Amino acid sequence: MGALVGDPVRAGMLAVLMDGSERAAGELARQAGASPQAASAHLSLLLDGGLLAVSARGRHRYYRLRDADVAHAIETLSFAANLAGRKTEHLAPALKHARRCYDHIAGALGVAICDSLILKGRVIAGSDGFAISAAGHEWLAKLDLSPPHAMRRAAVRPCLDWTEGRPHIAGWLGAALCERLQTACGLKRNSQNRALTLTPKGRALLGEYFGLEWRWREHA
Amino acid sequence: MGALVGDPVRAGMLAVLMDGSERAAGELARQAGASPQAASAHLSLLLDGGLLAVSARGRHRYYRLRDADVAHAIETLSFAANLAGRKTEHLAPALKHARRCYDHIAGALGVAICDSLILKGRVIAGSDGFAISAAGHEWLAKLDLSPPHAMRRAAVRPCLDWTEGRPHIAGWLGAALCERLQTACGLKRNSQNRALTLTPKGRALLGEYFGLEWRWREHA
DNA sequence: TCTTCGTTACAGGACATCCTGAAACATCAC
DNA sequence: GTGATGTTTCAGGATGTCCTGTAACGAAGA
Repeated sequence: MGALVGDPVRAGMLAVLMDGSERAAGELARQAGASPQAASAHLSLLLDGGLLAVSARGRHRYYRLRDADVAHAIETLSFAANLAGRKTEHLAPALKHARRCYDHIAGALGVAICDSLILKGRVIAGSDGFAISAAGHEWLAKLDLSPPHAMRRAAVRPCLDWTEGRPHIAGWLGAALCERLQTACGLKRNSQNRALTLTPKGRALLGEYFGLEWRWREHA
Repeated sequence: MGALVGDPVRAGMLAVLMDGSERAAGELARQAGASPQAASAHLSLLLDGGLLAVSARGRHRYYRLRDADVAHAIETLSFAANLAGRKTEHLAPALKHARRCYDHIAGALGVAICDSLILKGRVIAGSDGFAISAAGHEWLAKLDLSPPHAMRRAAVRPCLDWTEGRPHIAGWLGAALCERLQTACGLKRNSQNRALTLTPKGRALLGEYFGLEWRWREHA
């Protein structure tokens, strides 16, 4: 298993897919800098390893992370590798600022949102994970974001942010917030990498939703 | 880096050293099931990789994890691999019950102690980690366990338990509690693996210190 | 239908990894 | 000093991984 993610080509593919998108085999090959044949072999390994899922449409085969659990595992793994290994200095600042982690927001922005939700008592941080408080449910209802009654995944879950070293919001809530900010044109996805760009409108929404005065600068 | 821990022999060595002990090269070779020459090569790699430290005494060379940070990274890594990979069914129940994680207590017991400390307000669980509360410092003083004034490592830190999937207590406090329970003969170390055995006296101390009625059974 | 494109499958060779055997070095016991 | 033990180093060979051809398969487009 460690060997699966240890290969640089496969690691690159997984990094690209960590935004929750699905990509064709050829595109993954280009992004990871490998030939189509080599990429196909790597993708087969990842598929057998249970990390990816695939769906064929037309003459393309689109690969994606199998589910949110796999994404969570990879994010945690990155954090652990980060602890023992190198620094994140070389990383694009945009990625450290805000990025997609499967289907929710990660990076400094994701952690800030998480902090706000806990500070305002909308999410309770227990030792066994997170939970949505009564006040939180009220707040969600006002935003027309009440969780569905039957839900397979956890309503809210902490996900260890590997650039910040602190949790951000995952689970249903994380996905819902991320989707809301995107449909409201507050966040724009970068099609090349996992980065998310905050629009002026998004800045206003952060204040409205979370009471955040968002000013980000990279601390050296 | 992923390749370092991916090799089964090296993984075995690291697993043995995760109890914070230091072991001679030959002993590690036996435990990992490798020849002395092969083991020496693996240990060199781990040393170069910054995961191990070594100290020569006599004709032995004793290897140990470099520091608590490395141990923390490996514990988190195990958790991540666990998330994506196989189950822990095959594990010795004693290890799931209580074990050393570098210098503090992990496993079901470690998580239970962590829960108790938070429930009683002695440790505050924030989104940015743990902290010792005023009440906690009072409680520690009564136990004659006040933290030293100048301390390099964090006073208390959550460490993701890879068998329980929830945090246990690490940092200075984790080490102090673990040492206290051992010197009071409440916990006995197994010299073969990382397991910790709870003595009757230890059971009493759990009640005295943490208000825990400790009865453990493996839940299938 | 025929061609083109995306993808996969199967050979081959290059390369790295891992182990074993022999040997050197250091320390301890006698 | 001599021998035994623990550890490392070096050379060799086996094994496995990874990549590049070449070729096959399927779907889309002319």
